[in-house]
Amino acid sequence: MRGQLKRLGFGYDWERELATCTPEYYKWEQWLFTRLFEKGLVYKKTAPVNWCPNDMTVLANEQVIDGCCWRCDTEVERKEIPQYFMKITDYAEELLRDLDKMPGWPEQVRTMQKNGIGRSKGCEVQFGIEDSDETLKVFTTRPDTLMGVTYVGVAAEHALAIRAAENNAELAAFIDECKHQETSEAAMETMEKKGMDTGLKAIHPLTGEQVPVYVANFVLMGYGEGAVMAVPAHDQRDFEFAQKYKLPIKQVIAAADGSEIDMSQAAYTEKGVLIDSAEFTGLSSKDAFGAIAKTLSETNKGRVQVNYRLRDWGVSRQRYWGCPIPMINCPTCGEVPVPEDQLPVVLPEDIEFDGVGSPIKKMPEFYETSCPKCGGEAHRETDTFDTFMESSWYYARFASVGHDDAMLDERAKYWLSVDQYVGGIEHAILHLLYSRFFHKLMRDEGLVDSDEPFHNLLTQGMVLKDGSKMSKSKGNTVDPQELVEKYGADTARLFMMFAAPPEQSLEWNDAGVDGAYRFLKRVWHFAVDNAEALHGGTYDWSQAADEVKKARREIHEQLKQAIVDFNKYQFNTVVAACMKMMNTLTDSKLAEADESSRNAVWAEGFSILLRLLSPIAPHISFALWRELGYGDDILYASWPEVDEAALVRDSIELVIQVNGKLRGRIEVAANADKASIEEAARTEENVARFIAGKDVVKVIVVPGKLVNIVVKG
RNA sequence: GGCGAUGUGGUGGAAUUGGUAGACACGAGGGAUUCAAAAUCCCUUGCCUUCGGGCGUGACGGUUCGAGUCCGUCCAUCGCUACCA
Repeated sequence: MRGQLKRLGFGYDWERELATCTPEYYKWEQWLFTRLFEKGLVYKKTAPVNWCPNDMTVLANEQVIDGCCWRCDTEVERKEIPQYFMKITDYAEELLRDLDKMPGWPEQVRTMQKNGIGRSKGCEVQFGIEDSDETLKVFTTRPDTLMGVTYVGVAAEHALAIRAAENNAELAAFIDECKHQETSEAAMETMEKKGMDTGLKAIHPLTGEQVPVYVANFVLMGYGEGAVMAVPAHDQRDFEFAQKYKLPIKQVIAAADGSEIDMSQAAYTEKGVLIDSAEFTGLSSKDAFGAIAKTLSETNKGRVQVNYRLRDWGVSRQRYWGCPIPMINCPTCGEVPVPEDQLPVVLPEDIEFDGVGSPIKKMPEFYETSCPKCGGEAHRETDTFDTFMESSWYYARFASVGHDDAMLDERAKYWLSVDQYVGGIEHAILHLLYSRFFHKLMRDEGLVDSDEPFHNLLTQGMVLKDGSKMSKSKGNTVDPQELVEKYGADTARLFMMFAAPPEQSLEWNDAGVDGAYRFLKRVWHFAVDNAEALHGGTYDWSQAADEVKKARREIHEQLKQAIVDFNKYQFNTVVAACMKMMNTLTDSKLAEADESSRNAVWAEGFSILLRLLSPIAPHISFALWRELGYGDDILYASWPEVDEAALVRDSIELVIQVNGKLRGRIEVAANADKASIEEAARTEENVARFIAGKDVVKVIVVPGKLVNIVVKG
């Protein structure tokens, strides 16, 4: 791998190489984790995982196929187990706000992050429970529809549901069924929406009316309060649920413009004007939000609340390979972080696999320990960290590599933020959000002094093979080694840069590599065949022949475009510009032009070409640059500059349209006035034919581009 | 289901701002060179055509003198969706 990267000519600083699976690296994320635990930014709670009862193992979402285990096809269960969470939600507001201060990130990624964080302003509303002192809290973004509530839904794991099921076998069975659902968001959203009446009655906080409490499989324990108020008239999911279970639908919002609403087929989810809502009737949705929130607040039945779609980051993995979570579970003291002087907790690698679960869970010599607080017998945590933990801060460690005394040293403050980060678009939300979170955590530890990790972001498209993303697990990867061996590194690089702009995904296909190879051969042969002529020197261009002036103009036009494209990281068109330059330089008319001016434009053009090409095909550019005596090392050559004087034209070609359709072309002086351009356009032979006998309504002249003659009749 | 993207010749793709659609290549066809081949060089190459021109950027509408580009609706494909890394 290292050899291959070197051979491709990448200029990495290998002294900074690090491996995130070494204890020297992961020690510091263990250290940070224990610090965060002490700050209250880490906590433990139960959360669901996909469990295969046959393999006795936890499955990743992608290992669950149609609700069954990928290996043994057993139906997967949802299991609640205790896991560690990091309070990313404490930073949700900042993570959202700072997105507006990141112009170096693609709009697309910022939008995805905004949606991922999913800030929503709403109300927490408390319902009473009939014949009970308990209250049921729900979160809603539409308190204006509160008067339209006809039932409430609770998650299967909700305390009320579990209690109600104690004396209700049917309900217990339904809750059990909910436990067999997959945990992925996609599965949750596409499954059939089901529910069951608990028999409990909730008391509406404003009217005091009783509404039924349903257990619903689509209500998530982990979001909001694990309960929802249902307004079938104004929420599509509630509407479908109400129709299915014959629950009442009560309209409380009318269209603001007074138009009729047909509610036989679908809910009316727009905002509007309240109707049939007691003292709130007649208010707009917006005003009702405030009014209802105020009433709830005054009666202690609710308050305005901001909620996020973003959930706290569950970092526990029941897998072997990974960084051990540096915690000790003590029967007396509870969760206790491993003291700093005992870090790192090293993952034992002399283990035996029996294929069932993580081996360290069966290794007393690993998990048996004493509590750092009370000294009593205790067990080490045997879960490992989510691997996103490692990838969330490696960029910072590059700046402090080799420093053994701390996670980061002063060098990190000097180098960060990263000027240019490059990563696949598939990481647009998770990896980039976690890295941003980590950066802020490290900042609050005083380790870095910037707010964001990556100043500029380029999101690469994916290279696909056989229509899907290349991945080691799918085995559809392509090794560039073959190309390098057959054609050399420069051809491989040029070909890959030429294939497509980097943001775009691309189906891998090496047809076309011959073209890249041919081009570099042409460059090489041109230099070798014309070595004497390419030495150049200064030249008075005003004396040059027309062919030479034209060639020079083209070269500088191509250079101008190439610089624009380079700045956009659009390397495919930079390569195209280089190819065009080569075509200009080898044009047969130019070859026959006066030798001294021709040699001058050859030398100037070729030196520009080599410098443009050097980041893409460094080896050939380096060799030819030195061979032709342009300088010692092309890496230290100045970047080529456009000579505006070379771009000046005496005459320009204009396109003539009639009613927007191309009908002719005219050559006019570059400084021609509008009237003479119009006259020339009208008299052009083909154009005249198309406007003959018609009324000219309008003539549009776009300077330097075209003339459009609008005719009628 | 939600969110984000993408859709242009046989193929990869190009088209700063709404202004000549198909740059630059690949492939294909024809020619030159060669005993022959490889390599190289030259020409042609969106579709249709009565050779005037007509059509054409996923589909259907709209705005505009002018739309690949802006707006609306729809279709298809890809990515992410919190335990793949």
